[in-house]
Amino acid sequence: MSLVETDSPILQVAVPSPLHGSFDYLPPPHCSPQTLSPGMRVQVPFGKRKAVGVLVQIAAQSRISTQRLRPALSLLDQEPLLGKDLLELSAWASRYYHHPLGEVMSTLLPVALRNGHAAQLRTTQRWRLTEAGKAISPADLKRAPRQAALLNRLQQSSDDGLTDDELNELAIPWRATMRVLLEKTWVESLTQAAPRTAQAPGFPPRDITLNAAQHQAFDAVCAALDRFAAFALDGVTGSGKTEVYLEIIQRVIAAGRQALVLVPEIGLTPQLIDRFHARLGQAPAVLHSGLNTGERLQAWLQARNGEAAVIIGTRSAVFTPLQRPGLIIIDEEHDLSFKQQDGFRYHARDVAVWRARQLGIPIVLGSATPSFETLYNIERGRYQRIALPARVGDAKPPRVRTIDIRGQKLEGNLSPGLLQAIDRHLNQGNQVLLFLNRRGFAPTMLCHDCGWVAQCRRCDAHLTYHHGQRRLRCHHCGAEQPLFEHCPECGGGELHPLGHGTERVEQALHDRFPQFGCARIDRDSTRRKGSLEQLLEDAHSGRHRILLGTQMLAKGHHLPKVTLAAVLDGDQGLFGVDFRAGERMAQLITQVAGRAGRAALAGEVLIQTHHPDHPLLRTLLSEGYHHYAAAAMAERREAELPPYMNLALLRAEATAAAAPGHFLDAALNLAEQLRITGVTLLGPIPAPMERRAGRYRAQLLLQAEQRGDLHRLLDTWLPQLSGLPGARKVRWSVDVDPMEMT
DNA sequence: AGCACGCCGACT
DNA sequence: GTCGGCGTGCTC
Repeated sequence: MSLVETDSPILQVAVPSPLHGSFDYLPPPHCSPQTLSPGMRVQVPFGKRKAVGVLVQIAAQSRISTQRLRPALSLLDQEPLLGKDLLELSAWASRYYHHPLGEVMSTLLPVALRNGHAAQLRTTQRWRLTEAGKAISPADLKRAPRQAALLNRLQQSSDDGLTDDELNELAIPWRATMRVLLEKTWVESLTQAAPRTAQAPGFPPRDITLNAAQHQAFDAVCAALDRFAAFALDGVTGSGKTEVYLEIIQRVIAAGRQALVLVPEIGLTPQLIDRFHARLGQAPAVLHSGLNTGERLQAWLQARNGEAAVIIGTRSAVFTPLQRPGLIIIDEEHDLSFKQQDGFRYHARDVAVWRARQLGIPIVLGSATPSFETLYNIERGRYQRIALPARVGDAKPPRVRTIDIRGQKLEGNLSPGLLQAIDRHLNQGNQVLLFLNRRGFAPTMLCHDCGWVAQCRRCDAHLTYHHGQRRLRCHHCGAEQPLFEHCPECGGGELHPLGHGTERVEQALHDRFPQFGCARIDRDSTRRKGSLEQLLEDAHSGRHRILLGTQMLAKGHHLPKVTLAAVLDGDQGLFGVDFRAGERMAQLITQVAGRAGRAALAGEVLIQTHHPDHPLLRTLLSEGYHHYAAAAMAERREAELPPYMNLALLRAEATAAAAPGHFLDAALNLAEQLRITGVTLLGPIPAPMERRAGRYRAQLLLQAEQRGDLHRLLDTWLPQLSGLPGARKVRWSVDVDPMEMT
């Protein structure tokens, strides 16, 4: 071991791997220690392979013996890619969610950077004539017709020269020729940063006037622009939340700062982006899963260097680097898509609140139907509630009623009362919106001769019949097969669809109201890119008068001609296995109600149910979401459930039926030996759907009144789990603050 | 996670 | 005799 090596600083590197903690390396060859700084990426040897890691710290010595240290392969950045704030945020998130630091950091980075791609903004190249080039006459180049043509084209262009794109329009192979001209120094090439999109047409917008409540909300947030403060902006649909956001953002931009806006997965529509663009006069940087790796990298870098004043994105955008952070907004804060459901199971809303506190900036959590967690934080004085009670303009709140469907004859899941209402609204020239949270034609196929039911071979679930493709599909594992001609059990010919999905209701609506177009909006009908936009466009134009869809229809789209909204399966939330089922149904119904009667037209909302007298449903309908929430939260407190309790879930799954239970039993025993007080362990129990995609699943629930107790247990317990007998026979994971018990 | 090593069953 | 099954161990 040479002196140089032992005197070297030690690089602590977070490497993407399921192992916790960081790994120590020697500096890469030919690297002066002064150039090293935390937040830079380094390529390192890791076992038998190479990995891209993030330098988290530079230490004087290692906890590992010097012989075992290996030098890093290379430094990938000249300056830190992750600033101090994001390094700190990763460290916190890794501890809080008990997820390996290397994997946390790797999720912070856009895929391109994760793979070692240079952190460089795309540039455009321009080709421009030099003075010498301008002096040449193309006519003198008879022996080189391609050079002549290209020179001619350049001489006709402006002094700025031409871009690659413009040259490509010539439809001739110009690159080789250009190289010759470059060598002759007749042309030069310039690179410059790709310009950001120009100012939107229609900017600046006409004067915006906020109503009194909006103004109050605006003032409240603006009074806190230079410090941390969390606001719950509680506004019913149509109360003008987005306008308040935009006003505040404009103020933030004017102060030279950036705003980060998070929206649910299906809320990030072109319309929303256009609205931001038109209103703020500049295109927001957009980050969502639909982008390719290059586009994502560009948006990320533009946020990082401050070029983008507004960043708008889905869940993972919460980790976007900000040069001059000024504000965070979470729209539809209650939405489930903010919680990552696999791998690094973070909740973007909670991460965002932590980040806002860290950065000393305000955060606005907007929702017409706040999550119980947010209501609890308001109750405890952690969040300041600002309410937007009224709908803007003349819009009136809709009438909400239940339709008792007990003993009723249903036509395609539609009761006579609902059919009458639909008929009435359509004949008044209006539109109707129908919700059914079940896609496909029928959730069950039954043999009328022998009672056989089509089941998924890999899940404890029925196959759903999809009439469009005449196939049976499993909604849990994705398996599919053609529809059987005959019952495979008895050979009979009588396979009957049982129950109703959106496809079947669509058919019933078509039969019943053939003169009115019906658009079905669910994951199946919107799979193709742009098809959702097309369907909504057709709804806007009035070509479709009936809109039928799953809950993806419930959000955000302005449809002023809708006067009737109906929930076809209002019972779903009343008896769900998940303790949050009721909260979610109340949110859905409230959102749906917000979809009816947005303009001057009076709205009507109908809920089909077998339990019109259910106390929670009655509270919701007669007194509104907040009274419902108060009652349901009292039940949560009684039952020792969130938000009054802190939960963590240890999940295990395996192809062998008994393995998950055995592992979780061992884990339970271990936890009991640790004798950490304040945490109750419940289980292990099989998951609600025990077998899924060929794997048996079980879970162990941890419940603690004090978050600290829960984390104290997890801190000592989790690192020991992989050594447990049976640990290698299962796939296991922890979920801190689980949102779904499945 | 990936990737190696190592020790027992059916095969060109 | 080998090819390859997955149990076990390790990654600075």
